[in-house]
Amino acid sequence: MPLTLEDIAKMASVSRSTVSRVLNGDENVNEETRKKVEEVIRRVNFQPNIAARGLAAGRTGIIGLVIPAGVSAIFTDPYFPQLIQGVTSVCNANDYSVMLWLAEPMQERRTIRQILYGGLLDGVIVSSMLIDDPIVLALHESHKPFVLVGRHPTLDVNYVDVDNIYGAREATRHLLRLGRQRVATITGPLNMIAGRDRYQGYCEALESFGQSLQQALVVEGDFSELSGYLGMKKLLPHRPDAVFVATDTMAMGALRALREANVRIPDDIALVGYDDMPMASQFNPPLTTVRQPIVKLGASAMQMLLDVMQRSETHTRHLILPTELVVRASCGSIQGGD
Amino acid sequence: MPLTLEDIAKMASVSRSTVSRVLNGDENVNEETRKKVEEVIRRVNFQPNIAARGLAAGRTGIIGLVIPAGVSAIFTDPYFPQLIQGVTSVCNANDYSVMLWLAEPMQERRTIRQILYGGLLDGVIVSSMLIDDPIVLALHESHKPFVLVGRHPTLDVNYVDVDNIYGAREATRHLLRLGRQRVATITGPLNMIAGRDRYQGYCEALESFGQSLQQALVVEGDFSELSGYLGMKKLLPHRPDAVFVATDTMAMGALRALREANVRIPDDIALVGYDDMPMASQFNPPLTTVRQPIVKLGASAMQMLLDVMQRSETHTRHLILPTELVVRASCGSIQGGD
DNA sequence: AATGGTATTGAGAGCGCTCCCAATAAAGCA
DNA sequence: TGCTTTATTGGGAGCGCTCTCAATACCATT
Repeated sequence: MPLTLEDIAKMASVSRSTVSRVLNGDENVNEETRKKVEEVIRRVNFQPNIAARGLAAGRTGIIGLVIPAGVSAIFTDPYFPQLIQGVTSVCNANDYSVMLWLAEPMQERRTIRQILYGGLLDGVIVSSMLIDDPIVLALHESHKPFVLVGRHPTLDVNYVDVDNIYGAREATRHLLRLGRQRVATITGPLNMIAGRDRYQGYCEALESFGQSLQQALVVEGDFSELSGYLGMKKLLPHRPDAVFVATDTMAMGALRALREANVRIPDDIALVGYDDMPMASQFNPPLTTVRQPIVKLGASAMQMLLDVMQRSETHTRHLILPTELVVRASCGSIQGGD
Repeated sequence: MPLTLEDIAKMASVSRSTVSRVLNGDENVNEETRKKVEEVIRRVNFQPNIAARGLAAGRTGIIGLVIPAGVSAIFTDPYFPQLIQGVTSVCNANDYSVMLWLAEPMQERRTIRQILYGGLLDGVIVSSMLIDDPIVLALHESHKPFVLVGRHPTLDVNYVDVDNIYGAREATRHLLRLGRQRVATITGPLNMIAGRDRYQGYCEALESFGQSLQQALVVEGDFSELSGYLGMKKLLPHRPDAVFVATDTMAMGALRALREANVRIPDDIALVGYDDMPMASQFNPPLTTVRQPIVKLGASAMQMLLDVMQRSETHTRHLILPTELVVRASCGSIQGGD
């Protein structure tokens, strides 16, 4: 049977209230008393009951991390693991715990209800990719503190994101700078904000070089290796001399298609990916790609959430983290190395 | 302000107790009353406070899923995402929620305390790879219901696992059956049970063919691509004609090393991996590998935990799921396909 | 009509904690 | 010395729920 505050109080010969104060870092405790109580707590390895605290105080020290489960391709690359890691690290440092919610679309209504009204979560981080995600809408209408991972184009919500537009633009501009004339792209799903943003970056790059957008050189993928493979097959007849692929995973598929077609990389077609997943440096040839600070993204989201939960200001917070072009051999650049 | 039981009771003109009964599926409620209450609950979208329930009933409907964060290489392959998915699906179907704990070794003591005494978790699933994991030991000594993912060689605990020994043995035997004479292996870390088991399977296969174990043909890896690459480089001078690699990710690295050395696969060296990760079928050549039912493993773990939490029997439960050899081109077998 | 049983409901206590307020002790001031 | 102020502590109420037990109503039985 776990110990209670009352037990600790008895052991330390003080009152329940005093123990509670020590536990919560209240200033109004005599230094000597505090020492005594802390000693007991440590000795018996006491852990206050979270449910009771939640009931009494209205806060639990738990935040929810909502991840859309539907997109199973999502698990091919290490995006979510890294995100989780980032969130968790900040949580640990601040005595918060993470509760992971894989939001099955089917049970979404129940999920939303539990998150909002279950009284268990002090705040929520949602990694939503869809533009009209009902969870995001519900949270936005509620008073629950929350932060979105991935910016939202229309809703006025707190968010953190990586600079997808910039990253994609610079990646594409790099290809153009190297003299490529027919730069194609395999995009992500265009109903996802990240997919759109990267596509927009691609368009902006073309525009900045005075080139016009050619629909034949644009293929929509779904982030999966297979869609990269198929996308490249579709592109080949249109003779691109470079391709900006919106995901390393898709770039992997594209590489496979190129290998099958005996196309030389980067001589015939230059390739740039996106994500800098660990394996990208070991592709053949090593993949030029855009590095995103995903762990930091998660950490920033949690940091922002802490801030939102602490203060009661109502202004929304936005944070865009920079991305970085990692030049390797696949783009045909002179500069190489990792 | 969220509604409470009392509010619902008032709206439905019944008592708090009756609402509670309806909420918990108690039989002793008049059908008409139940309908009336359920109607109100649905209408106002009521969600009982989990913390309060936890306090009053001693159960929260939340289970913990503990994953060692230390091993970051872990996130290279989709093992954990799949495991999480399996656990989550069964949870959802049974009105349980998953709380994910990435156990940072540094804060392990705090983690353990919270898990055991926080009063928040009805049960715990631990995916531990290490043999002397302190979390496992602590849980084993506690009374908290828990299930281990990955068998434990010495402790008498509930566990589910895949049949690593069998899988590795059959994979190796397949190579031997094809006439390979010098079958090497790149093992996983030998302080992990899965690593050991697969190595043991390899040994058993050799023995069953009357071949003796040659230390020169055994290299220990750490599950990472790089260690596969390096491992294969180390093996090459000893002229193996086949290699059983304990992980697809490592097999990927091994392939890279073989490609660099201009070794033909499977002609010169046959290769078998382990895991059947999604990309394995798209390696060049497609990788023969061992398929593990990871999603099912997670689901089984949760199912077992439900069982443990429900009944109070004290006998430990064990479940070993079968693995399956997926023959593709890399092992040089005649039969191919997927 | 009186009794017992059964189905259904309501009231009260209490889970372990936080927070408010009152009580006490110690100290400062006129 | 008496009184106010300040630091520290203890006690009580109550968070929203579950669970036990008693109360009620209704029926069948003798």
